[in-house]
Amino acid sequence: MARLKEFDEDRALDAAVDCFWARGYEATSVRDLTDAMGIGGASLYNAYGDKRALFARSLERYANRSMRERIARLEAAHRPKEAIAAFLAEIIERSLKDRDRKGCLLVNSALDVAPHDAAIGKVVAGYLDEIRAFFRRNLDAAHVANADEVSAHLLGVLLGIRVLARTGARRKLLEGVARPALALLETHQ
Amino acid sequence: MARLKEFDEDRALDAAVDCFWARGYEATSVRDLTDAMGIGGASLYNAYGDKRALFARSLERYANRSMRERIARLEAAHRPKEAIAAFLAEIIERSLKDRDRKGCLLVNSALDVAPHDAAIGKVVAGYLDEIRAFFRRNLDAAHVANADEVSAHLLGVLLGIRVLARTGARRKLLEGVARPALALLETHQ
DNA sequence: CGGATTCTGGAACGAACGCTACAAAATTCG
DNA sequence: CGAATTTTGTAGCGTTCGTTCCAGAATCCG
Repeated sequence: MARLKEFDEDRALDAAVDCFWARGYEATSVRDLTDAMGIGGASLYNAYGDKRALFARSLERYANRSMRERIARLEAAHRPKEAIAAFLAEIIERSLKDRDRKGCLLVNSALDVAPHDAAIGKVVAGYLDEIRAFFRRNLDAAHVANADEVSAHLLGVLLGIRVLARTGARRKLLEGVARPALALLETHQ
Repeated sequence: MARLKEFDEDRALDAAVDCFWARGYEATSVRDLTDAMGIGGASLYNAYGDKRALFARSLERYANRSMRERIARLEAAHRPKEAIAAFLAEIIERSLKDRDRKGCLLVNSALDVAPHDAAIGKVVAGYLDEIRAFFRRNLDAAHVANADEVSAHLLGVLLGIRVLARTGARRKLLEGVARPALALLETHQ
């Protein structure tokens, strides 16, 4: 063996997530990252490869800690229809509380880097499809009609809320976006 | 008077729009712009100010030529409900034909630059609200119930479609997002 | 302890960034 | 034709970019 790392890789990765989340991929410099992560440039390249690889790791960590955690938590605590409603409500609350309008790293990446990087684009599309699958699963369980289309619709509504939130939309607008979608949950087979 | 410009300002502006549209604000360099516009750097700074001012002009031109043109054209050619349906259908068709996934400059800017630039953020929010007003106007004319919320909902759905299109979504998904929203047009007062 | 291996800070790389300075070229007016 | 004014190409400004190199520090195995 040899010398041990002096920093916690996961903790540093969390700092990298915050950087990419707040500023986007292009606008985040390697120096921004090393400063926030509290490590030197050599350590960053030694531990993660390069900026792009670090971004891919950050994306994965964000998906695990934000999206998948939320899905698991809501699905465990609520019945199907309530889980969907709670998901949208939680996103709206977080968006309104989000003073610096970071939005969602997945959505930001979908517009920022996905179109210019096929590999990362596929990863992002896969994460978004996990959200759609969550909707689909719970729509089926609640015997909602047209679950296939409605799950796509709910994903679209979610993404729309995220975009509007980044332009500083108010609560009334965001809830207006969501409410007609929630009404669909009452259309049973 | 003095020496005349050797280039067409509007034509050059169209080239700038294409650059920002395809690559985003940060990822577009001044050299990318001068190359695409066919002018030297001095001419660019002389005619438009700086990169940010050129972006603001590009945004305005895009809004006039893409969004407002579409709204005026569809509103002139269709009855209210058909105008809304045609708007969504046209966005889906364009998104599917858009091989390099440029999406919509307004939506891209809403995530890319709006959160980091308050002035441009307000401009983008204003353009998005013009789209919502188009929905609202036509919902009212068609006596659709809950026009206020439904107009917000349609805007959200539109933005969601734009985001999904940038990750390479297929026709079935995009139409699935739109269809439940279109069904709302049949809920009369 | 000594050799092997890995991690770290600091300096520096070439390239690209947004932008400006400057002088030559082009135009209008007297 | 000049004087005045604006546009143009070129060159270069200082800064920052992502990345690499390297010597030294730290750790494990024998």
